[in-house]
Amino acid sequence: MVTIKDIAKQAGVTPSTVSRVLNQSGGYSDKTRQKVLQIAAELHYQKNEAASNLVAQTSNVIGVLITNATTSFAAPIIDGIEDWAYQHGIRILLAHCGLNDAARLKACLDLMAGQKVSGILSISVQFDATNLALLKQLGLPLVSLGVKVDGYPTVAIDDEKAAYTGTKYLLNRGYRRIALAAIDPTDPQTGQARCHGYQRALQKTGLAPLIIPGDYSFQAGYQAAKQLWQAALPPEAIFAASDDAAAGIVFYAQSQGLAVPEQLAVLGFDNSYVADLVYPGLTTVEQPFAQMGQLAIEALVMKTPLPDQVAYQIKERHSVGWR
Amino acid sequence: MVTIKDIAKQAGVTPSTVSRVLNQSGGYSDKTRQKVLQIAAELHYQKNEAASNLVAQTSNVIGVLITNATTSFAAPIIDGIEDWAYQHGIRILLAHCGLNDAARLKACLDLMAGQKVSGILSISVQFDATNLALLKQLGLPLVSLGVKVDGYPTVAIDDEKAAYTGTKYLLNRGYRRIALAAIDPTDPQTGQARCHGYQRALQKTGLAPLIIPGDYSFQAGYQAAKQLWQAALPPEAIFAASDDAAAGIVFYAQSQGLAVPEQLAVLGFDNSYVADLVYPGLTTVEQPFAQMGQLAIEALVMKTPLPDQVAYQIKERHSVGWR
DNA sequence: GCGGTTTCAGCAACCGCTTTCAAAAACATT
DNA sequence: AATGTTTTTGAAAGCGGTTGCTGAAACCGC
Repeated sequence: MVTIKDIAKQAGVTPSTVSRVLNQSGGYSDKTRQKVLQIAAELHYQKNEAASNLVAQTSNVIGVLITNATTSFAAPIIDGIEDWAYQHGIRILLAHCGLNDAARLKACLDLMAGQKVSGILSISVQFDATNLALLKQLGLPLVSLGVKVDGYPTVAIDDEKAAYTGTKYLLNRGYRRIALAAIDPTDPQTGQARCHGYQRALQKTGLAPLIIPGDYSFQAGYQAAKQLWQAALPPEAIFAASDDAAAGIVFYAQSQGLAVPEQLAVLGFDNSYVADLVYPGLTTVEQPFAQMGQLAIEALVMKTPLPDQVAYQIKERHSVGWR
Repeated sequence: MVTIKDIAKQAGVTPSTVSRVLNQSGGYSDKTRQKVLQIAAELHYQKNEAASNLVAQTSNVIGVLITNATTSFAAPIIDGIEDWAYQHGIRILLAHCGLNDAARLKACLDLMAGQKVSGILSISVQFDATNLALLKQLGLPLVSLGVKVDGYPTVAIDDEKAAYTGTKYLLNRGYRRIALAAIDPTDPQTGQARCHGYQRALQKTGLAPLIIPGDYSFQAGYQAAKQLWQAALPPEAIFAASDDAAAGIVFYAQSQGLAVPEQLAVLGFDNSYVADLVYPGLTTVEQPFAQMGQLAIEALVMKTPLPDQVAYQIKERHSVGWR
């Protein structure tokens, strides 16, 4: 284990000087700088972050909190975060806090505190009151992605408006009986906002809203489609709460020999990975996940202000046609 | 910031004692233990891992090296790792090293060394000679997932055998003209092994192998299908190198109005997330990713021996029929 | 109640790096 | 050449735990 002492000895200076050179904190001559740097390189010096963090009382590590990785949108966000972090010498401590698992979330928070992370990025994590209080007490900066966390900045699209736009898009294309599927209307954030946007778009037309609740999953989409299709008057288009759900709907359609979009149009949400995978490719409301991740980490680390809302747009593929 | 000193003062003992109690390293009475623990809880004591790691010269953090998260199989592996880690008080430092990006891999290794991680888990990361040497020099234990890293334990399925089994499965079902698609035969590990397995299975039958190279991606699958279908004698079945590629093949089939599996059978590889998403559901050679992740981290942390090979199996859905 | 053993707790050094303060060296000014 | 100013370097304390060593206290059998 080579330490700054070793370098100091070889260079004929004191550890203080080595430290100053290595941190570029000024107060050394060009000559010593060169010598120190050279010897450090020769010796393959590797700074002990623990020691450094100890005196700094912080670290260049940020904690990333996710519910779990196997959600279609987590991966691109993580990629976005990671790339930015790499370019800025920031490290990422990953922790899964599960879905609404207060105990595990607390454990994660403790972990972050113990590791003296310099900030936390939470991806779609809902904070209960206790953990929110704990978080406040820790005094760590946090940026939340996708979900509003009281008292902390959030990066998210405007779900209400996005749902409105999506619904409007279907209307403009001539669809009339439009269902909203696989959404959780009890979810105070995303779910409700999207329901509202959907209803607002329909209101003007006098059409009746039709919401099939669900948990955004493939299964939820599949079940919703099944249920809708067995009704007396099936919808012409289904606005899915996620691309996964949209895939479920398409799957159902395929299994019934229904042509998409001719007999049933499907509009997805997310523009995730799966949108390209299913046939036909999903027309979907895009959330720029990677970019959101970058934005979030940048705001967290640089303390730059966050845009109020992230731009979304409709990514057109082939699951919606004209009617 | 509450430290063991604060606890010590309140409890009327010295920091040493507090430390011993907190670490359960023995040498204290039941009375002091209770008092210390109680006060620690009252004060919301949070151990400073940096300080602890400094003296221990190690940490309960393990580094997880991935190329990037947006690969269909990375997520379940990470989930598997994370769950195990959580249960064992291990933390995860995540780093992306890109695909064959030696500079970035080196940066990751440096990072791991600096953070004094207790071990490294690399997921499908190929080590070049220089970085391999660096790794050896660091002296850190490593377990590799999916790819063989010279001198370190690996958890992976037997690709040769798996490909053999998959091909055999198709043969048994009556398919004769079987192509292997979207595979990289120059990849010394996985790719080659699978090609061999495929060829070995065909050899006995006297059938001619037909390999369409590719990079395991959806696009590669799509292109391969296209190419194969435009040939004079299209195959009856395609064995895809990944589920992503299989999805691409199915996508192509759908776009051409080819029924799967009636007109074209598709066998996937991985049993990833997407196998359930496309229609028809993919029959595929399953790799138990989450389990592999757990196995790997367990081997890394507990230094338990690794099974030579992980069990794979064919997960039947509906993209392969009978002929 | 006494020597001997075991248990419990304190002292102090240390992990590797950073940073303040003071001293020394280099340089500039008259 | 003497003084003042700035730059460069060193000494030392400390970040918050951990741990070997030592002494004190508690417990043991006789």
